[in-house]
Amino acid sequence: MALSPTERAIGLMRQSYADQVYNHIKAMILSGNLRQGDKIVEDKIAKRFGVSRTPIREALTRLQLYGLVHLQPRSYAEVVTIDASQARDIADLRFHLERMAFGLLVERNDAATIEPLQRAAADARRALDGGDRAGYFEHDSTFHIAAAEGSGNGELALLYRRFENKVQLLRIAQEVPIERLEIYAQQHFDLIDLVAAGERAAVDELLNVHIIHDLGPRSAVASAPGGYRTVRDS
Amino acid sequence: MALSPTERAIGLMRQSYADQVYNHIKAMILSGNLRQGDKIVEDKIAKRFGVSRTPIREALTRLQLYGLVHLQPRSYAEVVTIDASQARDIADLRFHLERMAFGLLVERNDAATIEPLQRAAADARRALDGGDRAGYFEHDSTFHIAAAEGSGNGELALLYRRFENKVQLLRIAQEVPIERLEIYAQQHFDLIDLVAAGERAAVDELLNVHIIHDLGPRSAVASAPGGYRTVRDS
DNA sequence: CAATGGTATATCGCATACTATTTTTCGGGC
DNA sequence: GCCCGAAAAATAGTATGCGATATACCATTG
Repeated sequence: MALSPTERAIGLMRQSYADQVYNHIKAMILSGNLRQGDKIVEDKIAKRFGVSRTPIREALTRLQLYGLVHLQPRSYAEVVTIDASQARDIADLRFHLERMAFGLLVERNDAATIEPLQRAAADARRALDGGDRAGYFEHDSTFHIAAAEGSGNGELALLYRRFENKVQLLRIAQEVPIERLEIYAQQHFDLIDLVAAGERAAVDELLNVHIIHDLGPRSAVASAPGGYRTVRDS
Repeated sequence: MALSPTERAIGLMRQSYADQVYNHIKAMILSGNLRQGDKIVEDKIAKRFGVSRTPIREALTRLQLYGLVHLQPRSYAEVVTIDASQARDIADLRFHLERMAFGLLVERNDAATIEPLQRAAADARRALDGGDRAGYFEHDSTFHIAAAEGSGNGELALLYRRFENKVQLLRIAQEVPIERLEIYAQQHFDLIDLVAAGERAAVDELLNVHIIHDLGPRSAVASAPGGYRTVRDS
């Protein structure tokens, strides 16, 4: 964790300790290395990283505000636990945020904007083919964040990037079977096609399927029987 | 700021210093006491409140994550400044979040859930009649937060409560003329009526008018000429 | 054996002090 | 008068220590 003399000399300390610790703990949580409900003790982490508790506390504060850890006053912190009801709420909220993002993408109708989505979708597919589950989740996340960023609404992008942490935590915890991930990977490409084709209603419909899936839909859009429409169908 | 010996003895320290400082600075910003771009120096605030920098830093970290202050590494912090483009983005995002909230309210169709909105709308009208501009903004905020909370989606409520800080900052900064506030105050009641009547499309339309107003609409819903429909019209 | 209370331990909240970086100030050269 | 650089001041980042509180453990009692 500590910087080498060379790094110090050149001035490579871009990130504060607090930043580095934040990123590290977040990665531990989002990789499943730290599980829901796991105890987090400031002093232990401080010793592990070789820094004092001060930057640790700042990192934990941020993680709390991003909804990844629960800070109990005067007691220890825990990785948040998300129950089934919250999971539905998160999926529902996510659907509405993404519908906004993809709606703006359709309006923009700009190939360059969609390019990052293309790349993420391809990366996700590759990871899945290679049996790299964690890698798939990473690129899945990237895909949807790219949509929010491509929307052109900076506030939406900001909000979504934060919110997405919780989504990623859920992805890890839910242990979705690999066959379902295959479906999701394909849906990413279908989404891109529908956006490019300007099929706004179909995009909404597919997004709903993609996001709400089997959580017990609360906000299903009206959908035709027999699955969602793809560009090929139209 | 410091607790009295009695409070200490009885153990009444509910809020940490960081909490208290957070609330106080937030109130200063949202009341216009601290303006956009104003410099915030940890040491000055610490001395002003009679506490050390440690809880101040924690409060500022939270304010940053809520989008109210901008923390420049190794330099001082500032109250965020929101330009016209960001303002449009915020309004647009807000519209989509509120559309989700009000949509769920319509689905629930529960009088008890709407009651807090009634109260907030009435309070806002009263404040306006009394010439209490700040009070109006406060109740306006309460109205929309009540909608998010009444949606039944806890995650939406959480997200919206945080996001709303920025909205409130905008309300203060924009110096909307009083006649326009009169219109907004009335629209709150109209929204409630439309929700109670289950007029979902009309709710969307009015929400768009209410939120996007004259910022230059990016996400206008299709609307009939001659203003929005109210319950009375139908 | 369960419930209660008390003590010990774990852990956090905050204050203080020090260090590193950035910003400002100010004097000299052009 | 203006630009540049160096010294000075301002400011945030981090370490450490103490005190306060919550948690866990154990004994005592009904």
